Amino acid sequence: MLITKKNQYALRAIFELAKHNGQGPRKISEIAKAQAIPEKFLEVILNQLKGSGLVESKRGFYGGYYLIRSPEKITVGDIMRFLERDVDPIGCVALVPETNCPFKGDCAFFPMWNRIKDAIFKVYDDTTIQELIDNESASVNCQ
Amino acid sequence: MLITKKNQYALRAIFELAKHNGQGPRKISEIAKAQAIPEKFLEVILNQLKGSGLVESKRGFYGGYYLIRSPEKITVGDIMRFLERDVDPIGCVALVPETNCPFKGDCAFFPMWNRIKDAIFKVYDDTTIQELIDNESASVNCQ
DNA sequence: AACTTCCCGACTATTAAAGTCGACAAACTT
DNA sequence: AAGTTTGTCGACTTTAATAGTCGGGAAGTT
Repeated sequence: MLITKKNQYALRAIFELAKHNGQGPRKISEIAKAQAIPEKFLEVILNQLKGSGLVESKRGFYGGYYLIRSPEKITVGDIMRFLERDVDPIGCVALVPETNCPFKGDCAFFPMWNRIKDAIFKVYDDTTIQELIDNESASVNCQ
Repeated sequence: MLITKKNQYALRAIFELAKHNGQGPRKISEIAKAQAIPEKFLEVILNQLKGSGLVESKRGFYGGYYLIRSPEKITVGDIMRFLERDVDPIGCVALVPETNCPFKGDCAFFPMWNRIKDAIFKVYDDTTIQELIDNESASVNCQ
């Protein structure tokens, strides 16, 4: 029961871009350092995120990644929904990875998994990247 | 982003016991067959569940497992919380498995993960095993 | 005593996630 | 134009957790 590191990294990467929004492209290496993400892995992730319509990139000396939508208009839900494409198509609800469920059409748990999914996405959809920035060090925290 | 099979099996096992509550012990092999769970694996799971105070077992010919709390008083939350002991102690919120998080005390995402966790457990705690039984074939379902 | 069922520790298998490598392509600098 | 910087891309390796198995033993039942 978890959020994958990849998804966490993706969120953090966009968060980092948002913090420096409007200051021109930000290099993978900078993002990686700032957000404690393995650089080569981040490369893969950011590249994938280009498909989401949230970020764009530029090569060369002054190259890097930048947002193409403003942080107030990007929700965590936008990002998670995009990433889930990898995981989703299979399971009942995308939360429960059941390839060929033996209970098709008569699963007592299905409605609950759906409610869980909805509850999660309600939070995701209600959280913008800008909010995360605004509340950053106003938070009580990990351990 | 998922619910482990083990947890799903645990839920189904208790669900199955609940369906036959009051009819004496139910054998591992019966539960396994009814709920499409690998028998040997189920052995491990049920044995572990004895620690939860929800089930008890009996050996010998008329042996098997049975509930020691009535299905209306068992919530999905009770079960999930118990199982999570394996996973939890480490991560920030038990949802996010971060052993030694580089953002301790200053994690912009922490409050959101907490809200997610709360949202999930609100559903879990609000769902009793008896309800699952009652709504069983009243449900629209998987694929 | 014979049989059935749970018990339990150790073991193996499988899979997804996590992370890496190296050659290449675009953009800028001088 | 040459050289440097940075993103691109596909294939690959590693890791760790989950999933599942085995076989002998212990407790009941008849």
